[in-house]
Amino acid sequence: MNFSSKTGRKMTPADFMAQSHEVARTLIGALLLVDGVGGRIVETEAYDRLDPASHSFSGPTLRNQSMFGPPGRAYVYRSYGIHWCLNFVCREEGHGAGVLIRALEPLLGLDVMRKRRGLEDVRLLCSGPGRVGQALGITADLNGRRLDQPPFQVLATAEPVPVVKGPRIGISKATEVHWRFGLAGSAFLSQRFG
DNA sequence: CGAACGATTAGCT
DNA sequence: GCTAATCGTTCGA
Repeated sequence: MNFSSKTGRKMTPADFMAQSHEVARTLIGALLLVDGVGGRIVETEAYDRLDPASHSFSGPTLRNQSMFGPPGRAYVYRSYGIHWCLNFVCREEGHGAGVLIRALEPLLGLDVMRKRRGLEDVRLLCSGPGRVGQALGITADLNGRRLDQPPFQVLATAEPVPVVKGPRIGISKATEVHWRFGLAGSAFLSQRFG
């Protein structure tokens, strides 16, 4: 296998026991695979229990219950009735914090992702949270699943990478909170950073 | 029970 | 840049 970035050790639940914005920054450059398909994480956003823009802000509900479960697991939700979006649950159990995976640099399983997405352009395979969900085959049955067990693989970056940050995308509340993180200069971001 | 609203995307002007 | 698509969740009456 030819990774274009160096891959580090497997991430465990302990890696997710931290503030969501710290985890979101740490995840930039990590490798994310689902059944061997995926790539390097180049864009994330953090959401927190005390954050009006977060699904967890108003407390546990049927939809967000995995956000209040153990860290190091997936929180999957349906967006706009159309898209599946993937989050990594973090901080301590019961807190309701998570990190939205917004974009990947596609590295493995390109043909699978092209078929699922119905297009060729690598730049459009995983450049957006809904696109990531479609390309990786994310569905509700991955909700609450551990990130350190199949079908997930999450490997931390071996070396530090340059990270940029800015306001989160597509929200109407807490727009002043700069909890969107990206790999500096990446061609695979969903949008440019201001 | 009805209505409004999304942590979005694709397609068209 | 603008808007339709599409449906589960949330909130007010």
